[in-house]
Amino acid sequence: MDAVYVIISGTTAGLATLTSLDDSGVADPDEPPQLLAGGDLVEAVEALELENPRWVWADTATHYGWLLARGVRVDRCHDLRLTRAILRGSALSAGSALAASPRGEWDGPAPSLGSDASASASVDGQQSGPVPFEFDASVATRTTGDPGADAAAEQEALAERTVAELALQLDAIRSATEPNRLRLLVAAESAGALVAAEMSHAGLPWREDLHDQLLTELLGPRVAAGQRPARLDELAGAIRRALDAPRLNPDSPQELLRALQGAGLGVTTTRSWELKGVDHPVVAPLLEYKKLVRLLTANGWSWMESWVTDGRFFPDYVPGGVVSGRWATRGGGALQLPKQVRRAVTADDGWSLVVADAAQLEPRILAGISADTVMAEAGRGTDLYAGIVSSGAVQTRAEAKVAMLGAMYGATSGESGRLLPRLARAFPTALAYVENAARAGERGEAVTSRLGRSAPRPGEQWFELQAAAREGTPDERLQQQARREARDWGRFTRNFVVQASAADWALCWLADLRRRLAALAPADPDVDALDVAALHDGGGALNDDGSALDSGAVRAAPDDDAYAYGPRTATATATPRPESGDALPSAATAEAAAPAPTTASAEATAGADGAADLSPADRETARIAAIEAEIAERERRKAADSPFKAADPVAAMAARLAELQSAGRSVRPITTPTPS
DNA sequence: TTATCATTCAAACTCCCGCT
DNA sequence: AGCGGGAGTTTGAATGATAA
Repeated sequence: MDAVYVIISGTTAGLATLTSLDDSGVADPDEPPQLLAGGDLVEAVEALELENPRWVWADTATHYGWLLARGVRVDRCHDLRLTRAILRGSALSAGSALAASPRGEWDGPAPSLGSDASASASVDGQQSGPVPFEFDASVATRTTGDPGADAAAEQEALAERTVAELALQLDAIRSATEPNRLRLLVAAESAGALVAAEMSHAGLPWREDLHDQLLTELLGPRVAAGQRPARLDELAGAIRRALDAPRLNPDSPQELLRALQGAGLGVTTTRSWELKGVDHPVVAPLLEYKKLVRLLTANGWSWMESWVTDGRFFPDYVPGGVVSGRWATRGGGALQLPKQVRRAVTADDGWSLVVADAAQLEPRILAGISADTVMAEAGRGTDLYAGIVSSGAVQTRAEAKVAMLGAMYGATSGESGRLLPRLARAFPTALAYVENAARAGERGEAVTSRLGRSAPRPGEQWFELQAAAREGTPDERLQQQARREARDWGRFTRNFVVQASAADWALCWLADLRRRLAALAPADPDVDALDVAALHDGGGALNDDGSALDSGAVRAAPDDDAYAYGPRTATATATPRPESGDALPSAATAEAAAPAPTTASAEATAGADGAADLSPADRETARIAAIEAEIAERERRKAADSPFKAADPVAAMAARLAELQSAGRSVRPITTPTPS
């Protein structure tokens, strides 16, 4: 029985109505809704979860956050807000009643916990437990004006509205032109929301001591807020001397620009790239000053104080925060941790962080959605750009990359504009696809991702401007503006089809990874959590030493401290329930286990054993063979240590886990602070 | 191309006071 | 009461940096 349960938050923290529905969203008359609170609610959810229902709620972050804080994990959900946003915008469900309905309580982002409350909630709320069901409080006060009045009736009304909303959404999916695509997208989006909540809950391991050490090395010892650390003070002095401006405040762009011009430098901005082209003693200290100020203000001690608690960084992920379906973050800048400070991200003892870099995701997605088989063939190896070079379209890998990005971003000028025609000759199908998307955007039409997420349409003013231009307004300036805005929108839609489809893929990947990690639940009761950091696409993943991981479908750093890269998101934590799984899947373990010693090394050993019987020349040959074998063996080990290169992160993780356990290493669960 | 973030700086606004 | 400062606060744009 594929039951769908609706959980509706109540007017006070932890109060909810559970309504049982069938798979088409119809309430079961024999099972009346239950109003539950606190521990009863937790127990009921746990009991129902055994039937693997799909939980339906207004907002995953609040509802699931509350459950996670109480140690409850669920497998599936339907996030009403995220789903509504997709369905309202999608061209595939444009004819639905939902698309035509007025904006209401389910539209827009979840009412955040209030700007001040959300700030504190994301800092301490994450680990201090109760995340109140704020959403309902706001609904209650809005609808009755009196939160205390007749809470039960209020609950019931809310439950009915929620059931009605689900019905509206299911109908929009059923009646869509491509219901299966939308169904998958909606499920993936909701699964992504679960992942985000789990990641926000678990946090990313963060070594505060390493971070502090790094800051002290670069900036000098910590000083009070508002003070310049020693190193910055030195540099500021050097800048003032070089410009002969003793009272200059280098933090003020205006003052700085005046001082630079006063010293005879012909610069028009204080941007780094412009300064780099100038030969003057001030340039070196100024560039270093800017770099360090950036570090101090963006990821310095005050950042650490507000975002890192008890060795964990708790970013606030916002699924669906970007129109293309990518996630955003609220505060903490989790999407752009500078390479400098990444070494503070270090796995807890006994744990591994795994890097999975979906290299060159977007061009590969483009090959897929446009069904450009020639381009797909070029991407058959690990490096799509190298494949493009060998296809003969361009000379170097760098050119391939620039040209490819230009095709997806709509570049017309510069290097990539110059290379574009060659790319278009080599891969006409793919290029025509993005070109069509751009043309549609210029006409103000909707474009849609592979699974059905549509780009927003331009505003009314845009259409008015275009209409005016079409009717031949004599105003030349207006004509130009219309053309420019049309091109801008076309560039947006050109990029959207690729980026949003990549986000579709990433969500599906995340959902699959989450599920398979859950199925990995080890028999060892000490192990009930696996930590996976999953981040962005594209090159430049991070390595222990800060070096970028280059191409290669998926790979891992060779030691315990690796990181995982996936879609444009951040840290995923799957927390399988100990009782839900058996021992590690043996097939997966076998698949990822280190292969038997190579024949090369076996032969080398044999050769060394028999060396005494050989002539000096043969001995020399054997010695060289042995050295070669040793190199081969070393490389093989290296490859074996990067099991994810092999293709299956989950299997590799299972193997790694088994290895750690058999070696008697303590494999302890992630300690997420428990609610009081 | 998408995003985020901190900082500076000027404009806009609020509030109070003294003067007419 | 009404008006015009001036001080203080708020807001929003610009700037320049980061990530992919």
